[in-house]
Amino acid sequence: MPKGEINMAQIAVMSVDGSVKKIDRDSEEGLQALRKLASLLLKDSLHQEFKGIRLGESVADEDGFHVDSDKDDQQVSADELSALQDALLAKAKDAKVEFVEADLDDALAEVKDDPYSSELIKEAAKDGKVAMYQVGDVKAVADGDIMVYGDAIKHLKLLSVAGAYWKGMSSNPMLQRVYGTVFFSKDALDEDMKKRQEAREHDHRVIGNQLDLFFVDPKVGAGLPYWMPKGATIRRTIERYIIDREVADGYEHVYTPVLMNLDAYKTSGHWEHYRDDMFPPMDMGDGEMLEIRPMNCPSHIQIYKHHIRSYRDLPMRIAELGMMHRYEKSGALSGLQRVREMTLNDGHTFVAVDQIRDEFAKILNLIMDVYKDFDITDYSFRLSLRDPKNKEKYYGNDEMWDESQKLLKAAMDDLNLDYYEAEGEAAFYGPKLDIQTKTALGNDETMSTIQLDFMQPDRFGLSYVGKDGKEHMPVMIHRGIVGTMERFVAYLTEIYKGAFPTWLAPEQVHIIPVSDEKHGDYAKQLADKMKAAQIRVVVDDRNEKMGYKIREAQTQKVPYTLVVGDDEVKDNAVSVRKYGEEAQNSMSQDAFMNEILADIASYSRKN
RNA sequence: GCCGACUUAGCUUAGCUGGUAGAGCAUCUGUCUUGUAAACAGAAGGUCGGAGGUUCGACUCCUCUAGUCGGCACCA
Repeated sequence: MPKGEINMAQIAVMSVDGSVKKIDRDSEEGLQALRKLASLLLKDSLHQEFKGIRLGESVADEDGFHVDSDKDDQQVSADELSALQDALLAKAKDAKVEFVEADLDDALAEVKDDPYSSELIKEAAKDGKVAMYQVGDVKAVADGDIMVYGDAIKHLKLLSVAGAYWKGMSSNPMLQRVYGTVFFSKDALDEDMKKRQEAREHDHRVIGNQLDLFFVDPKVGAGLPYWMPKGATIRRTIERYIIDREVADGYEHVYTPVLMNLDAYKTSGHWEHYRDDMFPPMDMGDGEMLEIRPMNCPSHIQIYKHHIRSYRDLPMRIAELGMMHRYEKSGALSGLQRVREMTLNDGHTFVAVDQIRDEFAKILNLIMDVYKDFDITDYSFRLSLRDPKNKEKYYGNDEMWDESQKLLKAAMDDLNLDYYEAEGEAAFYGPKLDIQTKTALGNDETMSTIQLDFMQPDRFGLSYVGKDGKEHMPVMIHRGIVGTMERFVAYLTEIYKGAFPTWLAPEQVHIIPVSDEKHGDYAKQLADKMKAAQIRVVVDDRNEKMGYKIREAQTQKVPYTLVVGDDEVKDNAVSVRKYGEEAQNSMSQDAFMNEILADIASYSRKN
């Protein structure tokens, strides 16, 4: 039995005060302590393999662990990972963590050529002392529990190197980050590797290519996606759905120009606070400056302002599938997830202050209903607040922010929903509730959002006539339900792994005549009947073997494949094969029509 | 934007230390006329991301540039 394990089920773990306790190996804490030790062993290995290397943070998190480092001559390269991994595993066998309570001056003297370690030590020091874990030749600030013995580290893999800013600030130098993962058992490691592989198979960029949904061609512009017919069909289906939903919910859908006089964006505050993300204005040569819009709010404000509004008009809900352009940094672009041209399922509700809570709840209800229709279940609520240390990034005064943030929290508490707060994530004009989802590769992204805005109504001088006959200022609630069409389709592609539910599938039915000559007419008549019922159907009458066509229907993830031959023609029937199933089911045409129409009508719901 | 890796036919890709490119799928043309995951044969398709440079000679080495990917930063 390895000495690191008290018994098979427990490990010794040291805490930041140097005390040692036994905890369950198969607990979250156990895994965390394992990763923490792995990160320090990696530090020690880097220190050994690369003379004069400076060491940044070593972090254990839910994905594994990573260590930042910096070296003058050459960077740690991906080719060196396996050597580094061997060194680490060799060290692990006899590794034992020692607790050191060092004098600050002594600790600093030891790392005098390493500004990163020095800074970490200084930050952690208390009363001239600093608590550290020593692993091999490396001492690191004690932060979090750590497994004491290294002999349990056998199933470890260094995964990749990447750049990362020191302290996460882009104004700081960039260090090299080595990522790794480690588990107590080979099975767990294998499973983790499989999960990472599986995640890549869900990637919308891979599937988008396989299913011919969209493309981005650098020759015609990075971040400017082209929607192929199949992708366009998915998008159009969602657009029709969401417009109908919103109209039913009291929204008035509009169309507004993608170009607008730059002055409007000066008034809105975008020019001041959002310019870096905007395309440069077009100088028309006669004094007019046009801007391609990065957001739709100023456009909808024009709709509001076009008439005198009364309290009777409120809440006034303006919505649009608004195309916008943002100059995203080249390194941020990614398939349909981050693009430079996007169409937002945008909406702006103009309300009186006392209507905020009800409207907020109404919007959130709409979002939750829509999520059910799309079977979106994995999300979290993020209350995005102003960064109190960085107020110049935002428009407005403390009072407005305090009030709107308080209102938003109260609205969330009313609804009794779990949420977490994130400072610095607010829009420049106000706080927001973001609904966060994860991409296939595990990156966090905002899907839906509800934002409070006291600023733009003020800056644009919006008003309505109250019961008292006097002018009042409305509040704007910005909201996106399915977010941008680009990101939403990317997300759905990933969660469905390209196997779109029937209502969204670009091709819902493939009809395969056994012999085109003998059964082609029957197939085409059947297809016409389905088309008349708005079903998206393709008769595969190419000169190919049946098996070939079946295979293609499966690889293209078509929900229903119908084979029609002598038997079917005789009985006015179809042989039905569903995507992902091998079983075939023979039924009458009418029975099939009923089945597929019911399927389509149920959206993606799993009832 | 930053760090690193990568970029060969529509797609997926082979091409060791320099001697001007091969394959599978898709496409087209024939033959075959098909009962639940790939019929057979032939043809066509590449200025090896772009621009410079080194060299007798560059897909291969160097520089610059664009894009993609993994991260970071930023964000719907």
